Amino acid sequence: MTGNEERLTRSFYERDPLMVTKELLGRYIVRETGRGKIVGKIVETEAYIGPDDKGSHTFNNKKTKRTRVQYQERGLAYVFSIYGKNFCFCIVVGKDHEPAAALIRAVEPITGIELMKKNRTIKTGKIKDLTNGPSKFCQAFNITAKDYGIDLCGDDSLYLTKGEPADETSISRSPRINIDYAEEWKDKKWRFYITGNKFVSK
DNA sequence: CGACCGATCCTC
DNA sequence: AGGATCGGTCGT
Repeated sequence: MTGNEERLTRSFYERDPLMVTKELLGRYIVRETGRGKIVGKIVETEAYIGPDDKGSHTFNNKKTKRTRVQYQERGLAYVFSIYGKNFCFCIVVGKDHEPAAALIRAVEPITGIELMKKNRTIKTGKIKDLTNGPSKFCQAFNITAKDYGIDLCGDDSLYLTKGEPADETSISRSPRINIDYAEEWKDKKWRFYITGNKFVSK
């Protein structure tokens, strides 16, 4: 495996949410399984920043069973279900205990491609389709509700490493996807991706 | 307790 | 372009 294998520490996540979300690009996310290791390079992220952001689940400091982890320690996993069968994976980020999350929208498969194929329901031969969307990535890495709230700085089965941080010059940004309800907040360019990387979602 | 709906995926 | 699908959320 290429890339720096040191873990990202909690202090990495305890900073400005937009900065952290951008600097997640190029980092590696690792899932240890009984059958081996699954590794992906993060190539697309989005920032959701309560309490002002109408696109965020924590808009207006909304506290529910689902969002409670966003008010806890930085570096925890915020996993939620969407459209019945699908999950999305975020990392709790930001200063103090202000609610904010960085959504992982796509990764580039690095290690364990056969395991990813096995985990995905769709059996396409194309590597590109394994992880190029937030819920496709969760499927490939077997991330489900059971992973809600786990500490990515301390857990042995799911964590992030320093990897190959993306150059500032290779990063693009755009409005976030599928938040038409967010009114004036939907146009904020809080989606970050590695320019030209073919594993970015469509 | 019931109604609504989504940080999406997949097939048509 | 449209259907699937179900837990979280909220109003009653």
